[in-house]
Amino acid sequence: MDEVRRPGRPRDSARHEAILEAVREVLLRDGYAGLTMEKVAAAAGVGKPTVYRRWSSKATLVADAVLHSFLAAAPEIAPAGGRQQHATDTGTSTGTSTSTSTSTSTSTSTSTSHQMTVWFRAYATSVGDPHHAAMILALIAAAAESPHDARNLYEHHTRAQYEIIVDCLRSGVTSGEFRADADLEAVADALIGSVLYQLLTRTGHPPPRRAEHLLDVLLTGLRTPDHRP
Amino acid sequence: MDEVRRPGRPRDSARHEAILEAVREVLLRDGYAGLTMEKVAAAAGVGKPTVYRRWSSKATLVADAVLHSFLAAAPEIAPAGGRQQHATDTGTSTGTSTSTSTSTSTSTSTSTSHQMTVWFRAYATSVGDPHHAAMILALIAAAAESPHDARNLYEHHTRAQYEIIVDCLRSGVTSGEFRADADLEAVADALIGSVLYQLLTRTGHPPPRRAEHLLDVLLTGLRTPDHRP
Amino acid sequence: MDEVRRPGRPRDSARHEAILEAVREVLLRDGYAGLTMEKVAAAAGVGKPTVYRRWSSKATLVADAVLHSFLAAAPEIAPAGGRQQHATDTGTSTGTSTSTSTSTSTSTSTSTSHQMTVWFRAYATSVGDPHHAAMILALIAAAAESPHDARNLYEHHTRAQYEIIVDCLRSGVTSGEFRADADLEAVADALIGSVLYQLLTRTGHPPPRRAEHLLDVLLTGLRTPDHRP
Amino acid sequence: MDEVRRPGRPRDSARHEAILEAVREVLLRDGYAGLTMEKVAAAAGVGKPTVYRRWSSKATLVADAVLHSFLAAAPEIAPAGGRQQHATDTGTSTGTSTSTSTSTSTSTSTSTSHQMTVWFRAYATSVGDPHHAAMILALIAAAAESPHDARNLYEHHTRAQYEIIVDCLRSGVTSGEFRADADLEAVADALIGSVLYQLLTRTGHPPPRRAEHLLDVLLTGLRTPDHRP
DNA sequence: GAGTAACCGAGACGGTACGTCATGTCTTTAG
DNA sequence: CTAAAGACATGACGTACCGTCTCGGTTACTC
Repeated sequence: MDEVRRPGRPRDSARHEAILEAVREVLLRDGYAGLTMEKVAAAAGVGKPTVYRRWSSKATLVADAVLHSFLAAAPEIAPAGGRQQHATDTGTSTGTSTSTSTSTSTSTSTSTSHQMTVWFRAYATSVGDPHHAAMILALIAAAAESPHDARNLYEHHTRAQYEIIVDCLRSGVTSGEFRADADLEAVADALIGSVLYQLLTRTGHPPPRRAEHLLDVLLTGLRTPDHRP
Repeated sequence: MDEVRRPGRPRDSARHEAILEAVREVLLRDGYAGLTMEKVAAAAGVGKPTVYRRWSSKATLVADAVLHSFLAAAPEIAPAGGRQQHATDTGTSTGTSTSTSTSTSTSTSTSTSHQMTVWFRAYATSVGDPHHAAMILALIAAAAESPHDARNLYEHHTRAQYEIIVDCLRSGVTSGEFRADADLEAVADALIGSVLYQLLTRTGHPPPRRAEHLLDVLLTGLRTPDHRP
Repeated sequence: MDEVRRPGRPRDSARHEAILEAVREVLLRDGYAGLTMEKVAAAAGVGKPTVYRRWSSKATLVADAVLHSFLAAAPEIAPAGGRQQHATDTGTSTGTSTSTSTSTSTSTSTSTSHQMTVWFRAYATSVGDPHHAAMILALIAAAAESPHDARNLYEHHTRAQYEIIVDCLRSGVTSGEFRADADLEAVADALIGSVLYQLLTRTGHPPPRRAEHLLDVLLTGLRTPDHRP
Repeated sequence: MDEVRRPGRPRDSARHEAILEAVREVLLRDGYAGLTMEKVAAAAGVGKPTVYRRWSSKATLVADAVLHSFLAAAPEIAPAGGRQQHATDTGTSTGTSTSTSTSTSTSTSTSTSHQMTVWFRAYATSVGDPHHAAMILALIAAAAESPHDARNLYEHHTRAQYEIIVDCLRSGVTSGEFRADADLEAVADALIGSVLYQLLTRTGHPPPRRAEHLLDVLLTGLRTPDHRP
């Protein structure tokens, strides 16, 4: 907020984006192992110190590049609604959620499952895209290679999205659609982890409709008895 | 099958194990990123060519080392029974499996859920061990870094264990405990993926009892209506 | 001529001399065969790339090191006079150069022979010194090992000295002391070649006074009849 | 002479020549620096230990290979006559060597210079041949690289030829053609050294007729006054 | 508008590790 | 005991990157 004005020539923000773009370019071509700071600098038309001045390690650089592009585009495929709506939804969804639902309540009674389905399908599809797959694999590699560096970044950058998912699930609980005692974060971990695991072990050959099938089991397990089919 | 005797001095199998042991030693000390072929060779008391003669890349070497130690020890924590029993179980589990399933009942009606619970708790605990965590992170790093190399190894080496889990689940279907239409592999992916995702993002600070909570939801989602509590 | 300033950090000229000095040090200790780029880099307190950045091969490096030290010091033992004087000598030496050449005479009649004698004795003595012998053997090894590399360097660096010798002989021709039809370069080759051949085949055990004896025959063969004793 | 019959399988003498031939083949293709024991063994269709069993170092192996081929063929270009004749010549050549020469004496009075000329021209020509040049360069490289190894070999293998030349010159002294006080070995060194020096510095571009020109000066310098033109 | 301070590109620097090759020894099977 | 084959420990090869530094030069704030 205070943003101290330091003396001297300010950093050129155009370089910033050029470097991140170069990272994504190299990542697609050579993968995480094949990415070097020198290649990135060269591809960005920038000197090495300019890169190091802004990112102290390959892991943080890659994390930034991936999260600012892929995940910055990903919110669009976050569960419809998310945080903001959840507040308003709270009041409307009564415990019973039977037939006496208003025009909006009918939608909410099923909408959480539906929202999750829509979101997860989009998420899984997105991860299936080779470009995105390369980005996520890079992120995984960065995290796995240097757990210390990556812990911060991972949590720091992905927390927002993660919480959107959990909030979405929570709105299902509030509406009575889901069991109140369910561990929603466990479900979120399973959803994301499942996709990442498939990415690691079956890149390029994802089993069809696996995402829907998993959701089917999970949502059934989450639902309160009177919401089950 | 008859193992043709090739000319020349045969490879010293003692080196093989020495190298794999050295990999695990270095992995624990320095992590995947800090592991170099030179360190491994030195730690194993072996020349670099002896390493390269057997493993062409860091990824395959690490994968072998991890899978031959951790996962060779892991089968002990596979779901009790597994393949063999699944055949015998088939006959015993009648569709009825009435309501009289007490806590001590050895009946099949709860055994699959129970087996899964026992296994998954052991699995999650095992992954929580720092030694094992380091090994698995290395495996993930290897797979993420060079998808091509790792795909073969991953699938090749982990398929057996993976199928044991799926078989266990399938015996639950056969016994009528689980829904026949469930995608068991999706469930297996979610279980394993969930643990790996937590390992990546929360190493050292695993949320307590998350594993049980996930299983709770999944098993509930899997059960046939008359098996639900 | 104006030395274009190239971009980037300029090369540190101190490293240059440090490396050449290291080469000479290693050469004395281990000989040409025992000299490795790694030893040189280590002895110079320098990274290997810094060596390779300046010299692409062991042969060129050794040639530079030897020629910039030994031969840079050697001009002092070039035939007294050399190029510059040769022009002035021309006028002084009259064709007659009568019989009155005593031992102390500064006359031109004996000066060329004398100059050659003084130079060649010094040259042979210099080559007899173990330090110099090691340097020259290294130069020979470099030249013999990679004829292509060495041709350039050899010709490039030794041409100056070689021509001083030939010029000295030529002044003897001009003064009438030597036959006009003699192949002076053949004589220079024989003088140098003779010493090198002895170095190769009798290192450490040079036959005494061989240099004088050779010169005796060669100068006699060069002299015009009325200059012969 | 005694040739103790040792137990076990005797060495296959065919390998010996195969290895030497392989050395020459590799030497022509890759030069001395590019010759390795492994290449030689492979080219000879032989195991490395078989090579090491017979030659303990690259230098000795190369020396043997070169001297047993090139120099074994070279004696044919030794000065006609050589040792044997020198004994018979002794008696015939009287000190005066004036006009009172017999039918054979006229021939001997000039034949030494002639013999030397014929030999040296052949020698220089032979060294000009690329195959021979490569061999001799290899020999020089071996000698320069490891003076210790090479001293023995050089002296050991080339002494015979060297003495033939000196003997030839000595017969010129005996016949009165050459000065009695000349250092014949100095002359031999100059002849051989001159050729080697040119080989080192001007491979492929030998100055024409340099050999004759050198001999001209040397023989003139060697001749007794009444033999001079 | 002159300082000044941080930026920029380029690239040299001391290092570390790479993956390959050659060394000379040793071990195996075969003759 | 020799032979071919080839594994072995060792160590140098020449290259690629690392992360830091030093250049000449630029750009923007501050006096």
